[in-house]
Amino acid sequence: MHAYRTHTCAALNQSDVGQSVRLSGWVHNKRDHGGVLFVDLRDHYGMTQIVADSDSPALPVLEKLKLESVVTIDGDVKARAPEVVNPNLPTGEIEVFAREVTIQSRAEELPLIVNSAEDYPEETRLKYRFVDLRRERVHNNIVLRSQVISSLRQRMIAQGFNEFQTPILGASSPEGARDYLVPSRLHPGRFYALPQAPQMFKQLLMVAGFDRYFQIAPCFRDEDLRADRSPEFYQLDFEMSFVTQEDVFQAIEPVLAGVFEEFSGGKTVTPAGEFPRIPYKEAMLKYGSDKPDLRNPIEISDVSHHFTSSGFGIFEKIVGGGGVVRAIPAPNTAEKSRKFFDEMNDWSKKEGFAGLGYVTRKGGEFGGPIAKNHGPENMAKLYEELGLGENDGLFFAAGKEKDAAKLAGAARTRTGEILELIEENCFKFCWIVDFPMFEYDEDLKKVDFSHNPFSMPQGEMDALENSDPLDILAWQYDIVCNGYELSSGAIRNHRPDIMYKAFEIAGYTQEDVDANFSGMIEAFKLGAPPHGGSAPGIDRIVMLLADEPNIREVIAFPLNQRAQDLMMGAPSMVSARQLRDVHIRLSGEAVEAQKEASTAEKTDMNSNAAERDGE
RNA sequence: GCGGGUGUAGCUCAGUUGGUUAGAGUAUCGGCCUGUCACGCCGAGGGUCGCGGGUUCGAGUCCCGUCACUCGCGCCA
Repeated sequence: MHAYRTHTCAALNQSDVGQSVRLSGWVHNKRDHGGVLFVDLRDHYGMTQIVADSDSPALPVLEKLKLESVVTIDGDVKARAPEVVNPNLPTGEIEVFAREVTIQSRAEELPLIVNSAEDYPEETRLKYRFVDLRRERVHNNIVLRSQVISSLRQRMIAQGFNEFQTPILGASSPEGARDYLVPSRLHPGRFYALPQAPQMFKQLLMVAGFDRYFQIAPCFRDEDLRADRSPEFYQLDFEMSFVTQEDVFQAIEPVLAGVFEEFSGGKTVTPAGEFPRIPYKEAMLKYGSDKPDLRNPIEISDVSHHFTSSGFGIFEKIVGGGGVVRAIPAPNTAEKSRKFFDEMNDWSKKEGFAGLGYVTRKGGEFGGPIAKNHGPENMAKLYEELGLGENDGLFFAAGKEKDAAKLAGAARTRTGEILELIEENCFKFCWIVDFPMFEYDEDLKKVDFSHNPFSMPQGEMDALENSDPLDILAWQYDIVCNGYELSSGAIRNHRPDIMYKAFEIAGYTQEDVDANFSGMIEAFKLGAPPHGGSAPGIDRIVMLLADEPNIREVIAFPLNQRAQDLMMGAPSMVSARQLRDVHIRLSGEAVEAQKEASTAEKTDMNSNAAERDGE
């Protein structure tokens, strides 16, 4: 007989009755009736009820054992009487009568309870993540993640993509996010940077002639966190040679749609080949965002032209000064109180916006200060143009175009949520395309790249030479699903002459480009195929499929919101010797911070030890 | 860096207008219990009310500061 088990805890059923078996697992729960004891024995696969009565030598042992201890049970499979069958358990028709028990590992008192759905503070969960990961929901999330990654791999390989690894210790490059740096021991004063993405390497793989590359690529960005943003994350990074934007779309849509259909649990998914393509400019107008949630039916309209002359002076002034007015419908809000509209305005101010105007409409009757000043006839005209009904309210976001669009977008989301208009049980994909190549940087008072400097401008050299830079679009595209940016990609600029020209427009000389991107420029001078790709974020994909609001719920060992590993204690202090090795001397400020942290930690550890010792 | 929320027993939470010894559930420990599956019943231990100031006869409660966690803004091509 195997040392630990003949079956897993999900394996036994009616057909095994009468067998002698050996099971191993965690003591998930106990129900002690004095003369008879029930133990739910749990492993990765499932749960089996163990029974011991006064005839069994296992009874006194199991009685004393704390939950989450690990045991091996020798026993006999018995059919449960019909009235005590548990229909909620796959093994619910049987139970194992324990003849013997071996304690493999004795658990002490637990910081969190595995057999409960109760929510624990994230701090506790992360500190004891190995316990937290035993809990059903997170355990399932991590398994789902594994399955999603496996499916993505298979789908990419089936399409002729080859998986390659790229370096983790790379060179820092000036643009983009803040790098995580690794000091070099062999080269005093020099640093490696962890990849923000294997961008350059995948392009170089195309130059090297590999044609179709992908990788489940770890990426690192030293920026502040969000619910959907971790400093280390994974992308399905891919790149293809001799392709147009259309080819990239056709390659990745079936992969994403396929994976979502496979794991969505019955939710509908935008079919491959039918992802809507929304130009950036249209997205900013209609949704006030470059990552619109298409489950929300509300669409924003520009109504500036209605207010060029209006009794409502504020809007007239804004439009006269080059600003815009955007309208966000609030359908069927005739029954909503004034409080609803006022609270939206309060909310917008709290969010740091200028404020949200509104018009109410009840049975065709307009209400609110804007309607009063603008006049009912003018309002009716506006409503007709927007196709709004007799009981639809309307919010207004006014100001500089960028600010108004952003406010309108936030208001659209909030209105959709409050009015419960967000369609459930679906994944709605879209492409955002035609991103502008350049934008005017108000702070630096100059034209700069608006996205990725290595994207090919639409119209290529001709556009760069003959168009207003701010009108030039890029072959740059995002995939968005339910309001989350899943992926960013581009057809790359593989032509050194066009590259130099693009950088020139953004105010960089040829020397600047050579100094910072020499590797890639050199490569492009030695025979480079046209190429492009993208990189869907795996954590976000799993987060959506697991229906979790937070990326940490689908990462086995996530960093917390301040980028710390509460379990292992990263980032940690290192010895003076280690610092010497890598030629690093700490600033006075850093030493001071260390001292403070050190004192705090010692106190903390002492108190923990005292608790354990029962003081 | 800025703003919001939270912080009371190991854990989840309650705690009235500022007023006696800060409560409940759960976990832990002890006792009882032969069909439970969130088993049940009886009992016990367990508190720096995040921390530091202040106001007050009196602060978990009010004020100021600070820390931690979290959500958002900035940031993230």
